[in-house]
Amino acid sequence: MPERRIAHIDMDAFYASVELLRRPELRELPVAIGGRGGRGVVTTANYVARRYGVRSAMPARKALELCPQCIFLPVDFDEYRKFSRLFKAAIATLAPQIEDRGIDEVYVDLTEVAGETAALGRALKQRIVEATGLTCSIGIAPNKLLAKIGSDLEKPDGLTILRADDIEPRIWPLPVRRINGVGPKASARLNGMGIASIGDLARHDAAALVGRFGPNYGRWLHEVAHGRDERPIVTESEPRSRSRETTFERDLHPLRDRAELREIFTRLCAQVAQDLQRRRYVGRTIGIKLRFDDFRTVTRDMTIAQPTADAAEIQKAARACLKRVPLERKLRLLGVRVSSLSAADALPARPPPPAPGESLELFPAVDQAHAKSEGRLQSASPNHRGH
DNA sequence: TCTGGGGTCCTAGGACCC
DNA sequence: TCTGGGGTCCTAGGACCC
Repeated sequence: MPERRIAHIDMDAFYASVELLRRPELRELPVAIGGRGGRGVVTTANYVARRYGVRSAMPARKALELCPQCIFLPVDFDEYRKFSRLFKAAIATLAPQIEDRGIDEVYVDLTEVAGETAALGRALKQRIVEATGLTCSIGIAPNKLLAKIGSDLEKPDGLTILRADDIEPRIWPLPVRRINGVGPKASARLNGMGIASIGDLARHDAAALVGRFGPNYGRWLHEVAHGRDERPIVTESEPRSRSRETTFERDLHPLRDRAELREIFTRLCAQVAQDLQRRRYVGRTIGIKLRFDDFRTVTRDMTIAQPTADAAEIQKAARACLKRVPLERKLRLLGVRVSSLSAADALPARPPPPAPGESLELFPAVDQAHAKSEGRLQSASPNHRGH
């Protein structure tokens, strides 16, 4: 099997860069995209703002402390989605095997694409800038793990090619946090064990990692530290859930602000329903999410007999979930989620009405001994839960 | 005056079944 | 009274990612 050639393409400061296309006069100024108000956070900052320490996910108020002259622009997802389609289409003109990783990044399999690697990387950047006016950073490597790390090494407008013998000199010195899948928690635990760099991780005993992090995560940590990753490019996937949630302008009291909460709740249910209908999905598991004023988050869900995309049915189930949560604090967030999705078209047809004389019993009485001996062989036994 | 919104995957316990 | 073993489904929470 030939060694693979995988690219990770990451658009530079995507939301901010799209905004600056229509506001070029702001190009040299610090710009942040996101809500400026009370509970707003920065979704993206341009590189000028980053020099002041402004970062994604930072509360807007903190960003303004660091950079009082920072210009805040509201998010415009429709516009970003438009440019997302454009840059992905530009990539598809060169390489058809594309894995979508969200609005601003993709993996691309270049293994079967003709051309020298660096030239291909430059061609991808060229097509993208022609189609959108935007720059990106690209990593090309034998697998997704290394391609992703690579795309981050020379931002913005970078092109980094990594081969197997680059792992020791270029990957091992990096902090473990740079591994996609090692977040703040795992990173802190590793640091506490004296493991700061990816090289430290690679030199650590694999069995000890399994002992600390469990068999799956422990083994995976050991593998990725050595640059090993066999995950394929996944070009098609089905959604698992759809949801809507909102953080209130101010914390709401479950009783005193009942009317307002009910209105928001109804709206969230309607929005999820509309979203499912537009995409032609139905779901069997309905859930809610609450966040209290102390930031504690709880979820409840329930599985219903028949999948649905109907706002009233979703709301009915969601209300039942809501009743299972003791509301003894103010709320800052409410969310509604539908999961266990299936295609609406694939809905099993309503069972036909019984022919005259046919039993109406769901499970007609049968000879007990017979039923028992048959039972083991039947793969589709009725599921009584969730009724 | 802290901390958005929309996702995925994993784990773990209990119910239930054979 | 001394209590297996394997499987699936459901539920809740958490880590992580963009």
